[in-house]
Amino acid sequence: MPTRPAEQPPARPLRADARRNRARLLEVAEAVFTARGTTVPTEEIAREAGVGVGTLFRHFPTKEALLEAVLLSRLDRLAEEATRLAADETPGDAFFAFFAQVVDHSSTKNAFAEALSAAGVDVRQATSDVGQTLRKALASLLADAQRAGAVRPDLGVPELTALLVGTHRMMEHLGDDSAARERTFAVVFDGLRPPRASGDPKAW
Amino acid sequence: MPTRPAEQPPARPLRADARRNRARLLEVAEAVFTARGTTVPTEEIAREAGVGVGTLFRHFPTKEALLEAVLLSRLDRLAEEATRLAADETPGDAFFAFFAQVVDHSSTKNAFAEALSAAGVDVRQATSDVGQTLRKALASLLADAQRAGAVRPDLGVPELTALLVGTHRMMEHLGDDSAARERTFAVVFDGLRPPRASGDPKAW
DNA sequence: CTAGAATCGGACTGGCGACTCCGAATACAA
DNA sequence: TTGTATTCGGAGTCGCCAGTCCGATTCTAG
Repeated sequence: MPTRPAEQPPARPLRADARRNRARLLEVAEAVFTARGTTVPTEEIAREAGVGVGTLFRHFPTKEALLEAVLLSRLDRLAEEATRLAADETPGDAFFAFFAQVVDHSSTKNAFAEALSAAGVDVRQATSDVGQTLRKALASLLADAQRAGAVRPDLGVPELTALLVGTHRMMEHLGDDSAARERTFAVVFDGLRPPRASGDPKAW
Repeated sequence: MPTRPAEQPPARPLRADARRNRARLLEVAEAVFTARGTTVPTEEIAREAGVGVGTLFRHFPTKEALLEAVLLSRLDRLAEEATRLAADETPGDAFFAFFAQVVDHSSTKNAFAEALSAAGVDVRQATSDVGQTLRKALASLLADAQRAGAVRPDLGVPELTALLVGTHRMMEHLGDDSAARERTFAVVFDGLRPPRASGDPKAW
């Protein structure tokens, strides 16, 4: 029926100021949400970005949409990082470096996921594009590390994700006590290593 | 100046219906918050408890106060459980059983802590009475398990708390996939055991 | 430079939810 | 049973915040 399937971004290339504003909004939103939680009034973000609420809502028709956009951009960066590490490091090092980095990222990726799903968004769906990429990157990071004997072989991506999220939360909980953070980290890392049993006495 | 320090519960023993209502509210609140998150309108809880909002707000002058009360009652039960296990089981078993139980408790203790601190409550303060008790129970559970060689010796109560909270979140994240839950659990549990090094080949 | 399309800004609206208030209902002491 | 202190109930208030609307402003094609 419709001449156009009704979902095509008409390829109209967004005016210069608009593009700028959109970018700025995303940037500011991430900072503000991270620093003060996802409950900050939308208006705050607009103000902080030097923009009217109207503008914000034109770019992101819903607070939820904004949240989602921020989340996606983060996941995107994570996927990149995973890929980069996989290329530059030893499988084991890459894996643990990535793990440490994700978990340290001093903030609230969790709160985002929560806010989203609380708002009734199907995160798995929303995440699917970028999420797919991330999941692939994670899968290969994990598989390589397992093949190299650095990580116990019985784990899959779902477990890894859970471990990332949960460990992240542990760090949040511990705040600044870096000694405690390290000890807690050690628990998880040690648990991630393959159980000593079969003979394969690597560096790990 | 004041004849009475202004903070004494005047020991007036609360009318029977009032006591009943209060209890019912706490019970219902825990169930509802757990099932549907801490954002449910206060009125919902009143209705579910078969009570007017007015009543609810007399007993708990603030939504936050209600949340806090629920949280405290939970912590209280946890402390009891810890003590019970410590008495009935082997140090190692007690520790791991407690850990598993806290973490499994299919719900949202986290969300509570979050909601509270988001609301600007000093959780450590609010928690201090019951929290003190809990912390003591945890401390002895942990110390015993460590003394028995079941748990690595470099952990303290803060680390343990973080591990509990974080692992809890992992389970939340994994939902119903019990196989994945177990594998993830295994990571943490293995990490909690003392690193194989010095000779002390116990059952653990 | 100019027309006119695209974008901006922020006052305004609507709805929701925490909390109040007070007449009605209830418990309990005497 | 009755008087009264206590508690209940829920309609109503108030503030907050997501999202709308449209005149003013800015961009850009020609």
